[in-house]
Amino acid sequence: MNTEIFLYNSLTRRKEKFTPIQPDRVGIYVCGPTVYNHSHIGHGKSYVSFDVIVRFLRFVGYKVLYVQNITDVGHLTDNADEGDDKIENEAKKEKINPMEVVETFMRSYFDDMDRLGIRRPDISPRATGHIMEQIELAKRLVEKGYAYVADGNVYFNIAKFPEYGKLSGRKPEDLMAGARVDIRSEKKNPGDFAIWKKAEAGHIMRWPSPWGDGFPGWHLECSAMSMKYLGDTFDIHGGGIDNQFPHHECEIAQSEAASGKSFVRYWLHNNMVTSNGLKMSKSLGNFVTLKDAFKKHDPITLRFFILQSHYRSPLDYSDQSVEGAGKGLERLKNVLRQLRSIVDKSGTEIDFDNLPEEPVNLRRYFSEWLTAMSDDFNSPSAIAALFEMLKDVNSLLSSPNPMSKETACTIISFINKLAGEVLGIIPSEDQAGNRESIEPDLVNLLIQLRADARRNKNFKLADDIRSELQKIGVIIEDNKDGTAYRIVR
RNA sequence: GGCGACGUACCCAAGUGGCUAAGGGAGAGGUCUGCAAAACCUUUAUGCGGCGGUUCGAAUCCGCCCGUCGCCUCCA
Repeated sequence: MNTEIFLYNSLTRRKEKFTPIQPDRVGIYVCGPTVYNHSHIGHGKSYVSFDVIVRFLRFVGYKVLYVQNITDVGHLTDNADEGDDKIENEAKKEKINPMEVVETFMRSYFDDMDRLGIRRPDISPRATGHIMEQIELAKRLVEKGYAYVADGNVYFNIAKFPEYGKLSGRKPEDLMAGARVDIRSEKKNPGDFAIWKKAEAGHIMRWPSPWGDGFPGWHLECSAMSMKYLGDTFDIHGGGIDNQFPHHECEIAQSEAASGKSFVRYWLHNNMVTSNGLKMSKSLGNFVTLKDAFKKHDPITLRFFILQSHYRSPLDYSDQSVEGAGKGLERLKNVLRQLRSIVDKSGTEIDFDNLPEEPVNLRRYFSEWLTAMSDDFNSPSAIAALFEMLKDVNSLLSSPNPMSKETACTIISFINKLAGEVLGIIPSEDQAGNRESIEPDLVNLLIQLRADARRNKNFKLADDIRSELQKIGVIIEDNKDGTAYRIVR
């Protein structure tokens, strides 16, 4: 597909035309979770956003390699390279091995992401699986004079890297002027950050290194693993805006100092999920886990809710807002269901370069959708284009002229592709049907009985059947072609 | 204190110089219906936090003010 994509690059603070290093390939790295706890809605927003970005890049024809790490060591509880390792901390609390903590919450993470309809990254490298690469990187930085050893710790010397601060727009002097108090006197500059940490006695997660037993600093893994799988310079690096500083700034410093090359061409940062206007975060304790949210809301509805705002805008989470989104999404599902009742087969190929303008102007709506998505992945605007199309389709469906099977089929494919395959906001075909179940037959039997009752003007019985079915989540609707049902829950 | 972002209808939310300010939810009226539901039609911001300025023209650019948030310390 011939389309130009523009994206907002945090590094230049402007929208830029996207030009990958290789014409048809895109390498993208997104900072993954630290797996010491269940994921919350903020994680959901971040990974849904990047999932859609990757899906869209693939849709327009790029071969994408998507790498997203799992942090399972080195992430400390406190500021300025102090405090305990978060994983180890949790392990001690539960009296289990740190790797059990990792395994538990990594599975939990993938399970939540699967439910949100997020396609798994192509590579999910773990920090503990790349200790060698991290030590090699640290060694190179020491050899080149960018890092120094102090009491078994290795620190990056930010004074040796004049570009430190270029991503976040900060100067080391400003940082020092802040309230931050540095207690590590062994650092040459207060802003120096740990690449490798010495393991004190009693520290469980430890690996031998040229500087003694220790473990990698948090920032190091992303540099080591992204460059290993995507090369010294790659196209896109994504993550939460809260990681822009210091995490991503440190990644740039380490990577560029080591390789002597430019690290990342486009930096993408998603904004935060707030709750009552305040950032949802583990440390504030005001977060809603995805597992809890799923008890109230359908995961795909949550995904739709997330995509109804732009990835760079903050999103305030409330049950009321998600429910509103859910009703909107129902409209999309209703249309699909009606179309499917016209034809039972679907999934025909559709030529996006040659779309019909009649009876529904798919050419125009696709153009609007594509323009929105190409403009810094503007999913809310793209969704608006789809809803405008729905209005036309519904108009046609409620008009006396029936829609041809061919038209219905084309529209189904259109929706499946744009709303399903790219945005991921409608359940896939196999989830929607093909279920080995007697449930449809049973419901249809009840609908038949109710039809008989209605014919005999026994509306009491007919209404009872309808309301009892509703109680167990089956909604009955009488249309002019008969009675349809849908399942809500 | 430093850096950055945002403030659009009852709610959510696009739009960043120029036709009538997208879309969703909610509300109101109507059509259809045994009644519902769904759907359709009509409708709800001479207005985009406030005040100035630039311009033929601004929600959109500039300045000031008010308010909210993020980062500067772990967080997607």
